[in-house]
Amino acid sequence: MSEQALPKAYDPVGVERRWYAYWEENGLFAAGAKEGRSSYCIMIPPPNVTGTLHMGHAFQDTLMDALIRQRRMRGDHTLWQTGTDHAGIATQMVVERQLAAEGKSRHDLGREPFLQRVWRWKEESGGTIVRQLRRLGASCDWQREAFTMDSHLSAAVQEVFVRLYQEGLIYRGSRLVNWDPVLHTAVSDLEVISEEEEGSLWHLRYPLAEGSGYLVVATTRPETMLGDTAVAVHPEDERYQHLLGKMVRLPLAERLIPIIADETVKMDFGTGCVKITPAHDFNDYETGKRHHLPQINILTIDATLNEQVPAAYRGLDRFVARKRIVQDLESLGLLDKVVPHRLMIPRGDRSKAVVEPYLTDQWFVRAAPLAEEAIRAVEEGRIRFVPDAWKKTYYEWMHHIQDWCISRQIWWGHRIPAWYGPDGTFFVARNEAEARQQALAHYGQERPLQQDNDVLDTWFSSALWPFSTLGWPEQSPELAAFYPTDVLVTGFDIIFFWVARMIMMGLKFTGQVPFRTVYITGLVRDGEGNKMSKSKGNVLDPLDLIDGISLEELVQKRTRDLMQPQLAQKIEAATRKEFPNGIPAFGTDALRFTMASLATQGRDIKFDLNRMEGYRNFCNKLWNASRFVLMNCEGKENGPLPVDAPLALVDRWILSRLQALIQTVDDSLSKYRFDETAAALYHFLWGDYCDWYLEWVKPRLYGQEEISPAEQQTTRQTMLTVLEQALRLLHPLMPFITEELWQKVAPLTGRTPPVGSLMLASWPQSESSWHDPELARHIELVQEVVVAVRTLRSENNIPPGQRLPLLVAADTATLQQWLQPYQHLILPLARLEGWQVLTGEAPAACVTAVLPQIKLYLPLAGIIDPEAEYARLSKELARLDNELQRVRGKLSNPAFLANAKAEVVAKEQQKEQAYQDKYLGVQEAVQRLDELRRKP
RNA sequence: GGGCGGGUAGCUCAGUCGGGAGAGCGUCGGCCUUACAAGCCGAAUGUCGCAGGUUCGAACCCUGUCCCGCCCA
Repeated sequence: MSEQALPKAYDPVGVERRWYAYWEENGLFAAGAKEGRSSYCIMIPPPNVTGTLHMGHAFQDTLMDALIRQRRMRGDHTLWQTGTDHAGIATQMVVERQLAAEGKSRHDLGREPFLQRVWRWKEESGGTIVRQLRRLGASCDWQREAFTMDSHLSAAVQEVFVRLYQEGLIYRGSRLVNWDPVLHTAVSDLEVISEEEEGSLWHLRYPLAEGSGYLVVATTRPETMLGDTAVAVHPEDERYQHLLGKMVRLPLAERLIPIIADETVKMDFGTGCVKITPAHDFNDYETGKRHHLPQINILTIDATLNEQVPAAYRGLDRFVARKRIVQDLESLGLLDKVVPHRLMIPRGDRSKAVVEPYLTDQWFVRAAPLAEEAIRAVEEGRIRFVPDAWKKTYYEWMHHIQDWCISRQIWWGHRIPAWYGPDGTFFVARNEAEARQQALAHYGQERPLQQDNDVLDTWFSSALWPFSTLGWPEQSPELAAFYPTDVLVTGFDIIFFWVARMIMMGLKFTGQVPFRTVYITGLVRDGEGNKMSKSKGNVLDPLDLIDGISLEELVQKRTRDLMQPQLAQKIEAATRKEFPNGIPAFGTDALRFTMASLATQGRDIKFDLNRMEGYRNFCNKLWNASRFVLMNCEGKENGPLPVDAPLALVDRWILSRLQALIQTVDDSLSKYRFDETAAALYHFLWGDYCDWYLEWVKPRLYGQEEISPAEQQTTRQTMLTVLEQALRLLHPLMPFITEELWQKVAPLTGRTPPVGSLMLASWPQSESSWHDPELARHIELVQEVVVAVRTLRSENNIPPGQRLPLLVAADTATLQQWLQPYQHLILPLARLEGWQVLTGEAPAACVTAVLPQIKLYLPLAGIIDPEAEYARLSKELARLDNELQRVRGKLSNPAFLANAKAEVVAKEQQKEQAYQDKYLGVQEAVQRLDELRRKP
């Protein structure tokens, strides 16, 4: 270690790289077994393997790391399980886009070559996000890094699939699903985003089969009329009673379809008469089943019209067909009217294409039976949501859970472990050999088998993450040690996608909950409260906040590869306005501390760069405070603080404050109140330690106070001890700067750390013998006196260098108790040359501050402006009068005295006394000034 | 339509058990005081969305209402 003084400002770059490498190389993140220790485990929500780190990750990973680091220091056997997700659709889309740029499709390559290409892309870009995670200081166990398509995780997927199938909880069936016509795959209802868009409501006339007249049906998707198999009205609708059971002639298709009655029809919507298209609408599908209506699928996988429709419309895209059909109906006189209508349009969350309800064969998980136990686990408190309110969201979804469509018609993912015989019989098995055995038993002879072409929804494998990463289905030691895990930290947006499914699968396959607590974070938004998105151009990259970025680079980054290039100009302008100088490098610790500070419960966070700057400054403050301590201690006798050390008042005080800090940090972290943790550390270090304590010890260190060398040493020991412990407490939030400083500070406290890192130093424990609440109250008063004098100086423009005498009026007891013992703390900080007890009248030309039981006077003949001082004190007097009246109002109210708790009444009485003291003191000063200003 | 969350200083947000409205940033004034100008010292700033109710007492509990956001249908 170099003996050179620290540089004047904290420079995070080198420190971060050096320490992270050191930690990782020395295996400090590893979850090595420790006998007799309780274990603590967090599963990282696995990010998309080919993705990049965004603010949401930075936020959540900071909190996870803080929890893990604290528990590690407490001596727990900790595992932060890390890894990535194969992100089926998203990753496949990226590679298909690359292929498209070469003018090829995945079908041109074929399945195996295509998959090889995806694996190659995964190898190439898969390192990005885990490298970025390291830059955040994440102390996850990299040796255990998992990927959802690793062989042992894939084995777990197969095992789960087979067992669920065998229990009848997975089935294959032809059902209406959400079909993405661009990606050519089914997606689950969660992957469909419905938003309100402008549309129309077309009123169509369907002629009655017998006689004349027609029924008018209203629809938002007229092209689906070609698949209609009925028209429905409400059974009690008077208007249509006579038509029930009759037929209408479906225009264009020229089919006869029945008029049926169904309770679900809303009489007051449109004409009260609706078309029923069982193969292309979820409600109609149910209606169709109730009435045994045929299902006519009129679409291809591209959402063009198929051979089920009249020749004129075949091969047309659905929206082209819509126009054509409306035109044709109009020319037949069958278009009643068109009214503008806002409606919910469902779009695929990846492709953004309008999703169609589409009849296909898919695999489903029967979710309701799994949900029952999962609901109970939360009801019984085996799993706790923080904030608690989120459990309502969870229940709401779980109680209305739908079967989960788990098959996807893509290639990148876990291929469904089902093999088909020539006649379509399928065999679900752990591998092909097992399937062959089943087939042999079934057919009585060898038959060729073909594996299902589809893969599983990515969330299927993610649902197993908490136990598959620990080695399940093997009963591994890791599973025994770390499962159930402790806390899951994630966003509310994936409660359904992931949290609920992990709970269901965890309970089903391990019989235990996957985690005891779910801590739900808010969403990180931009400064204006908008969601960060590439298309809005308001994305901040956590790495750019750490390393800084020039304006030009930032503009480039935000406008590159836009889906809608026409937005580039707007984005550029907004970016130039918001960051005229780019973004300075703040360092990882500042980012992490900002994230923690903003982590208030149950709220989205607007990311505030100014706040981050403030915490960068906090890093620097801490750096310089440590620099000061080191400068004053290095090369001197220091060592540990002995139990019987001759502690000075300020030493006892700061030690007492430290105990309160330890309790607050422990308490707030256990409640996941990271904002409180951050605030407590900030105020302790910047306020108590720097602003007061270090200022108070200066005269002692500089020999300006008459103290022995032993007493000086005690002060150095205290100064070091408090800083050393504060660094430990701060380490979970700011790992880098604390490690760098601790390495220099800790040795001076006489500690020879058992390991060369703060990461494994013990977590501070509150020491009851150092608690001293009474002293804390005394020092508070001392601080009040100092601030009062400083205010007087400031208000009267007295130069800081000018030392003044102070006159004090107070009773003897107060003087002896409060002022005498503490004068050495007051005089230097208030920049006073000394103080005298005032007996008799105060001098005419002086300024006054009044505290309860103490009056302070600064004689300032020739300096003060009597008018200004008179105005200031008059205002103060009015304020006190106001307070006094309020308190007296309360105390003269018999109802208050009768009902309020005794301590509340006592408190009010003390207040009255204090206000009155001050009032009288200020009144006296006002009168004196009034006389003074009247004199010429 | 159903449900949830929010509305507190110019901005971003805390506010525990109902009992003196807080922090950071910003603003204003004064300071290069030998750790730190990324700093130090001081100051100003509130219709706690609105209206009722409960209570001796309401930012906090209850009812209604307005606005904003989200989720579900």
